[in-house]
Amino acid sequence: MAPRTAEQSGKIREERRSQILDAALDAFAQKGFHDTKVSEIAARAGVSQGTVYWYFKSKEELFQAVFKDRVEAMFQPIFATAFDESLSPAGRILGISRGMLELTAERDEIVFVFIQTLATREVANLVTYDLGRYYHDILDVLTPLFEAHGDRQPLAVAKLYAAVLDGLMVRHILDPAMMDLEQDVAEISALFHLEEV
Amino acid sequence: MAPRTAEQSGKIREERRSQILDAALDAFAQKGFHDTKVSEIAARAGVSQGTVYWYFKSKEELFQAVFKDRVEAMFQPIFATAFDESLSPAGRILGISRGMLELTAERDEIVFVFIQTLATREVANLVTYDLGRYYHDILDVLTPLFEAHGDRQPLAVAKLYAAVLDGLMVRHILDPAMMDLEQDVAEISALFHLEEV
Amino acid sequence: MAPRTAEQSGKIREERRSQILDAALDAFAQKGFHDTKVSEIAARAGVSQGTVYWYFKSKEELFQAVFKDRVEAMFQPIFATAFDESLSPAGRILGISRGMLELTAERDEIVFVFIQTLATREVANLVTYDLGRYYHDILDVLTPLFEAHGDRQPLAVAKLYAAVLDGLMVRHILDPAMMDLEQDVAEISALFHLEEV
Amino acid sequence: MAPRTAEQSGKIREERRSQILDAALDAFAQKGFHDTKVSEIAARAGVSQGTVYWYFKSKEELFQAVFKDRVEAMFQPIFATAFDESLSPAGRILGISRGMLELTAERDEIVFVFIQTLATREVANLVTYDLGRYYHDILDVLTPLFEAHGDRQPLAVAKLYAAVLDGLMVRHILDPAMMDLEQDVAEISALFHLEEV
DNA sequence: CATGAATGAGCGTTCATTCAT
DNA sequence: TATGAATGAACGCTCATTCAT
Repeated sequence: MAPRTAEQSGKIREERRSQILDAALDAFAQKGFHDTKVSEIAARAGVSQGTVYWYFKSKEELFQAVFKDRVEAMFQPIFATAFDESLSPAGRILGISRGMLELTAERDEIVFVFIQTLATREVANLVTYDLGRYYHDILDVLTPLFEAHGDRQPLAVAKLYAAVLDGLMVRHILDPAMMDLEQDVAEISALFHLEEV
Repeated sequence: MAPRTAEQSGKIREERRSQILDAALDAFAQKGFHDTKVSEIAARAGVSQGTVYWYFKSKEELFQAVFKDRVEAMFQPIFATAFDESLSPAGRILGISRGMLELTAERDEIVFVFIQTLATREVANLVTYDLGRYYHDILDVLTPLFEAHGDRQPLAVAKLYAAVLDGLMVRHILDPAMMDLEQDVAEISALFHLEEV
Repeated sequence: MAPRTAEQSGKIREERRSQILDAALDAFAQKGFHDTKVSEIAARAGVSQGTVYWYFKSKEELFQAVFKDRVEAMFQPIFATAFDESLSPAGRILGISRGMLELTAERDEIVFVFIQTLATREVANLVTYDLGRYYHDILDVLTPLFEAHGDRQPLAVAKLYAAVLDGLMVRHILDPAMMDLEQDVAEISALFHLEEV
Repeated sequence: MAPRTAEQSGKIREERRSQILDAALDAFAQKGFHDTKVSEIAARAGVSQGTVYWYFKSKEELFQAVFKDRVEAMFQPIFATAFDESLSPAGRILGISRGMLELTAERDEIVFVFIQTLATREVANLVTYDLGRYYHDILDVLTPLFEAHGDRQPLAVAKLYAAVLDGLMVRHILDPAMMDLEQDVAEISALFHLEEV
């Protein structure tokens, strides 16, 4: 057989990497960073331990990659809502809520990895940094929207709004039964005066 | 010489235990459960490793004890505010916010241990259970207060109110500079229509 | 009350010591030297750990004391049979068998401590020495008896005789059901031509 | 380079395993189960501690493997004598004695590991079970031979015969000088009337 | 590229022994 | 005498990481 072309091999590389990331996301979400063994991730991904290290320099780097390539990626489209010009400011703000809660309901691994990150202060400093950035980003996005929506203290309100979302996400980890997507969105809408007229 | 009396020995026991719990709370809060070595806790407490094990069966049990004896104890007085008859319902509700945010500002170890607990799903099941209970307790306390305060959907509002507090606490971990106690309380007051007339 | 007389206090001392030895014998026999904790022995004896060390310098010394004061004591009367002038040589030889097998059946702890001793080569050197002495003693006792009984090679026969007893004792540890005191004695009697005419 | 073939890797596995078992047999025989450190076994085998655990789940499992793969294997050929059709029943019976005593003389580690096993009642249950099985096996082998040889009570005689062997083996541990292979076999032969005509 | 055997630093835990009372 | 709290050396075991193939 002819040797693989660079393109093919790049593709395979990408697939392997992806397999490992998926396995890692699941594993980290289920048991947390420290209680997940690299060997477990390898087994889940159907590769050897050595292979994991071929694609990622260390367990920590793998965790960071999970955060960057999987967790952040899931938030992207939600943030995008904020710039959807077909919606009113209120619609955009609510869209973010809906997106976050949907994500939480459907892929609570993501939330759990989030918590993991909060919980590993020193180990995953880089990620923690990213996390901090996320918290500021969301405010940067929300504040102008609340301003456009007519709020007097847009930053302060944005802060509370973001806090509500975080709080609901955390709560869902502890008691998934507690979430009722539509009702929760409606309540948020009422609390922040976002009802469509 | 005669052996110590039961009373003396009970007192010493209590003191040692307390030393160790304090040391453990600090250590866990600073580095998280897994990155804290039992030997570190012992050193901080000024006792030998063996002594830690004389008072606690395992590192995990020690963690649980920290949660029960320290973390929960800090929340007690805050919850008590809810039953302070000298206050209006709104005053009681706001009292809880103020208490939570003060605690967060002054003793963020407590919050961090909270997060730790969330992050150790499988390992510390007992604590996770207690955590779930905490989340229900706070709703049980808030709901009647919002009802008395005149809210139509007291449970739903309580849920959001609790979420805001959790969200703010988590956020404080990531960026302590972001909290402004008085302003935050004022904003919460406004959002939930709790201003004193 | 008047202070204890020296005699009284000596008596108490002796009783405590005896309690501890009994507890130790049981414990060592049940779990072996290494798997028995000093704290367990203390608990069984109803005293504190410190007290065990008041009476015995170390765990090892305690084990040796068990051997000397309990195990050897049980063999004494059996050996005495060898000098019972009311019996024929054959009767004396058989008496030793009967004594050994009875002891094995009734107090297999003794045998087990024996085995323990064999198994702890380096730890309990002194005891091992005693054990070796026991093996020579029994030959010293048996050989003249077999000689008196008319055997040509009394030492060699004594060696096999002693081996049979040891073998049966060991076997009893593994399968107590296998021993049938009367039948076993009868068989030994036949094999070594010790039947009374 | 390509990874090792399954065959190569299987071979290496077998060799390493064997190295470790050999080292463990020596170590356990010299110092007993509890006084042997895993690190010692590793050092003797010329591998790291981790490697020991790559091949055996625990120290205890390693001990059991020593028993199964080394101790039992040494007894195999001795038992085989019992089925050597070129020999008379008496010859076969004596062959077992000779085999056992030779083994004892040449490889007293084996006997010592045996004793070790007897001494670890609760810890190594599986091995203890095997040991019990061994005791029954040897009777199953000996009884028909004594029957063929003309004994009236073949089971009872077999029991004593086995006991003699065990006793001599144990005795050898305590005083190796006491064994004289040829003479001992001759004495056994005489006692059990096994002399070749 | 990929494997999985090998490594060894590191940690939780135990327990004989000591010691203040 | 007796207690039981305190000690700390020691050990089994884990697991991230490396490396020969």
